[in-house]
Amino acid sequence: MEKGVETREKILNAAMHMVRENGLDSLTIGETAKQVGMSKSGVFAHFESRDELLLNVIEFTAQDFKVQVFDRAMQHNRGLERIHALSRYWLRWSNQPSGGCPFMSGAFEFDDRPGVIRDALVKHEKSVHDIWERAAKIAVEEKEFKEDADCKQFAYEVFGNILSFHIYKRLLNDVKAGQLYNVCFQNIISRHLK
Amino acid sequence: MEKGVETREKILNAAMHMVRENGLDSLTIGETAKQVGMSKSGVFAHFESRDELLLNVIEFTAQDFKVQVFDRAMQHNRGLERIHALSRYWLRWSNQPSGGCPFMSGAFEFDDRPGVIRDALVKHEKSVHDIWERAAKIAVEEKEFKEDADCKQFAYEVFGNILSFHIYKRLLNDVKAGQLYNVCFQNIISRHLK
DNA sequence: TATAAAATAGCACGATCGTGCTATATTGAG
DNA sequence: CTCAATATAGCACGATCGTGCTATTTTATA
Repeated sequence: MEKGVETREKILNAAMHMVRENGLDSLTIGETAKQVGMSKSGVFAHFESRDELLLNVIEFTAQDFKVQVFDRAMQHNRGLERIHALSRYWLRWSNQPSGGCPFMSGAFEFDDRPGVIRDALVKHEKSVHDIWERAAKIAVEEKEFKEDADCKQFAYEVFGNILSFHIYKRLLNDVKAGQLYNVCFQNIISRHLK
Repeated sequence: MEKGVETREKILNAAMHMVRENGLDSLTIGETAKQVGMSKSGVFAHFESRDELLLNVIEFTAQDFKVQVFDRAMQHNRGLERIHALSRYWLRWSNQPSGGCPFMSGAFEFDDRPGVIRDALVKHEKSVHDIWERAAKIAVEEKEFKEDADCKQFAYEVFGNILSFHIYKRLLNDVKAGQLYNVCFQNIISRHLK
């Protein structure tokens, strides 16, 4: 019962990388097996269906996001400093050379397709929104943001900034993508400052 | 040679609707054939490959965008009025109940996958960016925007706003999505006003 | 209306998909 | 070391994929 969890981890890790490159939809049991060097049924035995595999990959990726982005940001001081940390870590995580953010592509792929995959994506996108909304609320408490700052609006706009950055950076290869992101980010923050 | 273009149109129209619902990647010759009630090879004969079909669907959709969004906005007065028209028409087009915007999902699906499909998407995303940048420049000429307004930054931020709106509206079903969009849009514009 | 041209269908191919079932190989507990 | 439990492989299944090739049907022209 130890070897099991180890290869399971190996499978999920490989699947995560594949999903980051080609999107959730393109994940295949056969191709995953090939990547980790096992048989199709060997991989299948760990997950009772393709959907279950996909769900586990999503969970696995979300955990990676938590460790790489959220947990690290939490080690920074409350308020503005943490907000900037979140921005840095998030940008780095969702823009790794090995592949983009599967939640972004997934969100657009599955927005019209009801089912367990969509539900899982909704859950995680909501949690990302909440992270930013809470970070803003803390900035209000710390009296760095205005008392009447609209924290939901803040989260919404930060989210849009990340999405736009992704398009300009990864699709359009715009060399100014980083600059566009920073200016936008600063604009959003400025509007909420005390 | 007349029947040909007619069914060709019928095929592309059906394919566009399918692509809007399930994303570019999920488009299949067989399923397309089923939708229009012909044989697989009947559909195939019109396009020499699946990629060619996909390319034509993209072009067809882009043309629809041009008619429904760009051309209509161009009938409005130069400057701010046209910018607001663009926003309205674009929002409506990319948020039809029948399905979302294939360029958005496609952009995230194909950002890491070199090839003709990606190239086509880059071309159209660039043209969308240009539409907004030019609209902003016109607003500068009309002396509604500041002389030193950063029109590229304007386009970048408007783009992010649309993307974020899509997630909040279509995926999260957030009832405040429209309001979040409007506030953000107004914020962006305000910063560029004279 | 006859006939060449164009459009569509039918069928076959190898590949891959998800998913069962059965057998073998590997592991960990006594 | 033994042996039950677990993990993995092998194989088969129907379905669907993209793509050829060959008929047949439909269209437009002379």
